[in-house]
Amino acid sequence: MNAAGELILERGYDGFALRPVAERIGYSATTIYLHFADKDALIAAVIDEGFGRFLRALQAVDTPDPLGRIADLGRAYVRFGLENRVYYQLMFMQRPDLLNVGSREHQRERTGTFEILVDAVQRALDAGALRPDDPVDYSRVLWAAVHGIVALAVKLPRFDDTTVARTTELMLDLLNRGIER
Amino acid sequence: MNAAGELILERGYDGFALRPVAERIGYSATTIYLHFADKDALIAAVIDEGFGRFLRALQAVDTPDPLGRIADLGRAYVRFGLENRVYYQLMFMQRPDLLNVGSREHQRERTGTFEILVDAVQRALDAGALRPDDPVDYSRVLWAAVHGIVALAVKLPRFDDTTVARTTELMLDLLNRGIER
DNA sequence: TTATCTTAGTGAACTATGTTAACAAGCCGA
DNA sequence: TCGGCTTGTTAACATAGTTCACTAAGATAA
Repeated sequence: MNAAGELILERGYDGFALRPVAERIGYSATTIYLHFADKDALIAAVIDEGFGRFLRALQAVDTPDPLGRIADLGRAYVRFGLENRVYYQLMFMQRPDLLNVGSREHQRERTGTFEILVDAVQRALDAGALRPDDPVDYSRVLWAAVHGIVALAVKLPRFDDTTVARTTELMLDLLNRGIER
Repeated sequence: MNAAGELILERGYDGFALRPVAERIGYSATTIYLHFADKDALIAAVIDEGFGRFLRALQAVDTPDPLGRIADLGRAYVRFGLENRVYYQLMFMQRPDLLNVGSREHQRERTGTFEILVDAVQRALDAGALRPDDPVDYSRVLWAAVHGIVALAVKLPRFDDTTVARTTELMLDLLNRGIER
């Protein structure tokens, strides 16, 4: 799985092949099939690892102020995407079709990340910081917003780090300003 | 190019191969290499066609009200992405690395789409509808916002049409409300 | 008219890929 | 000790992208 992640990073998802993985770990290509059903299963395992890290990255956000917490979750989301491009692309851009397989544990890890966001929005609602609205709707908007930034940054070189930072801050500022009561 | 677009739609980008393209148009596979340098060149040609359609879709927006025009551009963007999933994914998600090649004409078609958005924001600024800010920064935020929606909708089946519509409306409402002076 | 060049096309072949089949060696409980 | 499970292997197959050598038909120039 480590070698797979490395090789996807080095050669891109399209250029990723099993034989180089085997070569790097010093085994023959067919040995991979003793541990994973097929290429997709190996990628799915890498994705699961990514969701574990993603969940921990979001759980690390502990801003008390309700509105500030939403913004900090957005910042943590963008940071994770930029610092874990391989994981992020596999999880949300390249192979989200592999999201429906996996153990219950992994399923929960995945839904858990979105719930963190919805909870934060609900908390802000309860605190009277937001105009009343469906927290899930607003969470989807936030998700799409930060995903858009990461997705563009990961694919388009002209979205460099400072551009991403400026876009993120302006985006979160406008959204929070737009929903503030 | 038509057959290529069809086959990418039918079998997905990963399952897209040249021999079926040749078979569909009644030629041998090698004939494709008489007209395109390689597989990427064929895909690049499809992408150029997509940008032409994309530009025309945005040019068709003629809302006079400055703030309304920005929102309608966002709606047109999302609509184009959903109605042209193959083009959209190739252009912005799968192979944006093929964006730097092509004729001057095609280059201009691509930059032109973003300029339409920047112009609309500048117009709203001039009309005094926005808080003063860099129009390019705000345009990037808008772009990332609608791209995020389309990117999630195209990849995740749970983002159905009504969810997309609600998310789009809430997103545009919050962003415009956030920047309104 | 004839010789040559260009254009449009073909099938065979090479390499790389995902994947399966058949087989071998070591470990481990009965 | 023996049979089965685990962990490997090599050989092989089908499908990819791509290159090569070749053919046939027009266009063109002498």
